Amino acid sequence: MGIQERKEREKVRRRQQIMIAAKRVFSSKGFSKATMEDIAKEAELSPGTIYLYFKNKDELCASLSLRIIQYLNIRLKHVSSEKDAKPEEQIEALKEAIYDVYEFDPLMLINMFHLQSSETLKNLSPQLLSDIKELSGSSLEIMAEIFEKGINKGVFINREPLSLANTFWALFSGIVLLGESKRIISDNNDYLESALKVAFEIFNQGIKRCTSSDS
Amino acid sequence: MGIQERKEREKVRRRQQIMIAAKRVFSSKGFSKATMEDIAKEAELSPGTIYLYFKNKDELCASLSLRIIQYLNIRLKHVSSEKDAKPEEQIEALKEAIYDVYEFDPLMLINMFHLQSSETLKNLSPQLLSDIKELSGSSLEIMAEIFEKGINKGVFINREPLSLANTFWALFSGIVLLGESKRIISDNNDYLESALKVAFEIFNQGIKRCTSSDS
Amino acid sequence: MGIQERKEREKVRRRQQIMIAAKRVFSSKGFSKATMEDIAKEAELSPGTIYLYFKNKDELCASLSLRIIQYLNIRLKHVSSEKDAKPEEQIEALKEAIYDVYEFDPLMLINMFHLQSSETLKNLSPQLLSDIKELSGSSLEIMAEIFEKGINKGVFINREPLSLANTFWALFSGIVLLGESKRIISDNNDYLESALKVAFEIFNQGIKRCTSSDS
Amino acid sequence: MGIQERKEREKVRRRQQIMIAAKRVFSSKGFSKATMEDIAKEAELSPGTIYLYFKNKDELCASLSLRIIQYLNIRLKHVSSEKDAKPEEQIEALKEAIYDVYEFDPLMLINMFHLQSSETLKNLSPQLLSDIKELSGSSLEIMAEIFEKGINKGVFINREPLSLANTFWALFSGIVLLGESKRIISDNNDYLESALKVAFEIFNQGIKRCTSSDS
DNA sequence: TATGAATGAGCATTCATTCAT
DNA sequence: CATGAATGAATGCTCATTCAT
Repeated sequence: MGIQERKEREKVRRRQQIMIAAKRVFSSKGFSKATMEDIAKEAELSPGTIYLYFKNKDELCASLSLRIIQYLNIRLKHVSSEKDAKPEEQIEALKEAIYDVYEFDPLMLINMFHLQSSETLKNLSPQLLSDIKELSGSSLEIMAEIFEKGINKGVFINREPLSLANTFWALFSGIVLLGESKRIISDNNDYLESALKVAFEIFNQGIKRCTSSDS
Repeated sequence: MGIQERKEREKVRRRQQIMIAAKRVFSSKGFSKATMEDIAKEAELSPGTIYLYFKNKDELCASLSLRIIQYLNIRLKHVSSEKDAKPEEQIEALKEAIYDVYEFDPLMLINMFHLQSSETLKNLSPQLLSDIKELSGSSLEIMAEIFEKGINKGVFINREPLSLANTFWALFSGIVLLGESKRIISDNNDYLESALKVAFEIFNQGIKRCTSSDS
Repeated sequence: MGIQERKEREKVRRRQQIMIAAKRVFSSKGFSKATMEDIAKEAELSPGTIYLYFKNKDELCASLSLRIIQYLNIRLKHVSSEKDAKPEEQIEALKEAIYDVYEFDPLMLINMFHLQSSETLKNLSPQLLSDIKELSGSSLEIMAEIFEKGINKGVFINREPLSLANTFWALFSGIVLLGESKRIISDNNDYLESALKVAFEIFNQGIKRCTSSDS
Repeated sequence: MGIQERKEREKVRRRQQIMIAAKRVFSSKGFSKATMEDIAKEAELSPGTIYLYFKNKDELCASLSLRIIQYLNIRLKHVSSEKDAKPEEQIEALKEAIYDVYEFDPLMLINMFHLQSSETLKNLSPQLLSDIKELSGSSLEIMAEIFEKGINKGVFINREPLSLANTFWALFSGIVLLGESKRIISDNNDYLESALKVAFEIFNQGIKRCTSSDS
């Protein structure tokens, strides 16, 4: 039993070792220019070994995405569980959580983007694919719950909570996306933080129930 | 001179013919799965001919991005030139313009994303690269001007106009990005339109100067 | 028209050039040890070029088989067309024809054997597969016709002609098969000719309608 | 000594266990598509263990061939030892013996065929190679003896006995070979039995000393 | 200019084999 | 003896790019 367990743990450690290496290589070379050999070298393993832990390159990439979404999900659940917090405070916590996720891996969105090609999706194991679907859905739902609370308390405008969650998430994604492109095209590295701040202020303002005179 | 000119025009026409074909192929297969032969066939040309008009595959892709930004720029300039319009009307026109751009090529953002890989950027000619930088900057500035007008007239909140423009653009990009992923992961095809509507409503609300009691 | 034709001819020539090279390489290394690069080198072409003319390695191999069967078919048709010949003479011609085929390519049977793996068959284009089926069937039928004539004239025993054809063909195949193995395992190189002679004598004797005692 | 012996016996058992598993896997997947891991799984062993009993994959395959030939040899010796039987009866017993061998493992000939590649042969241990040579030779000799008896008794035609044996064996091999290919190419599964029957009738007829007319 | 056949470097993936445990 | 994780060389195949015509 103890041996079984140790082996299982060792296996998980290896997967992580590979994923960390892959993250580094994808970050520096981009997904398509990164070769499995690059990743193997970075992980100080042989190419064959990677295939013991991941079905193929696409699945390795998707596993990275999944890991990010898992992390996001955990953070969101934590935010949602703080029942006593005021809606405004929860939104604030939400922002912080998402920002942490971004810092945990700025390539998150780029990786998630590689799921776009239906050819890529076909290569994924059904298990992995459904995990990704489920967790993505779950994350949005948790965000929606937070907004719902605010609506019920009369703090936020009366809108479909899921729509607010979508907008919130899209705004964040968009800022990060734009940040990436500014970083590369315009060599502008410190755009992100201030842009996020402004964006979220506008969002906050936009969902707040103005206590008088507004359409 | 006349001959020179005719030749030049012919050359431009060919470039467009190729770019249209490339757009179609990239749309249906994704950038990395699309081959130069696919594009050549779609353009009813031979692969070699494409290289007479584009240095390489990356440059062809970047040219597509450039084309989109050019189109966006033209539309934005047009909106900006309507000096008599009220700020709210101009924002509305802005939304329509951007939405048109999106409809002109939904893959725009995805294509622009392919500029992320620094390896890809190295392959671009300096000319093309600086064109892209300049036009992107110009587009944001035009949007900023529109917001500035609204601020000056006391209709919008008092914020750095470029920040508002960034947020506006990011929100739009994020919604489209999210839409792509929903379309693929969740088989949800009609998310986009309603999501955009809600998102822009929130944005509108967020930048509007509430006439009384709120921060 | 002339250009089209010349190109078509050039294409056929290339295919042959590759098939000849492949035959040589398969002969000396065996199918599975032979690499596409080996074949490319032998053909003085690059690996990529081979794939312009053959879908994959399996299809290249199968094309070799098809070529043999085509040659066999032509020879058999020729034998069958000699309407005036006596049955015994036709059998004799048959033997010669088959022997020529063998000399044309001793690996024939070995190649045909590679069609055994159903995985291999799945890789073949339907066209190629049906060609092989059809020609194989046709060859046996032609042989059957020849035997039928002999039966009708009362020279051969009264047996289902297709069975005689099968036996004739199997006997030949078996001898060649055995010859190959003797050549390799026993370093016995001159087995084949005499073995074929004896085998066919026995066959002849076996199908002849004995009218009286003979040695 | 007793322990030594037990160990030896255990070793032999293991070899057989592996060979049985290998036979199954080769049968269902073909030699080249079958992996050592497939075989290990089928044998409920680990890949490494197989290498304790067989030098490499080629040698494992060759051992299978050897095993078939051994089985054939035993059956042939048994037939040959029935000194009192008439030649015709012995031929009949011969046919049955060979047919049993075929049923014991239809892939026999296909396996034996894999010895064709000289590259494969180079990988075999000299011991194994000479075993195969010797047993093959011995089998043919035993068959030859049986035919010799028939010739001496004036029942069979006066021919080099080894040639008759070769022809007999080749006919059998050819029919099986043809059967395999029909099974695969033409989806014709019940060809074999009737084809063997006809073939052997013709052979019988062919080697019999005709004393007078018959059908 | 246009062609498209040819190229050949490049890569994902496999699998026989080894060896530390 | 047995294991099975790790290896890494080997290979089929792709496709951006070139160049003789």
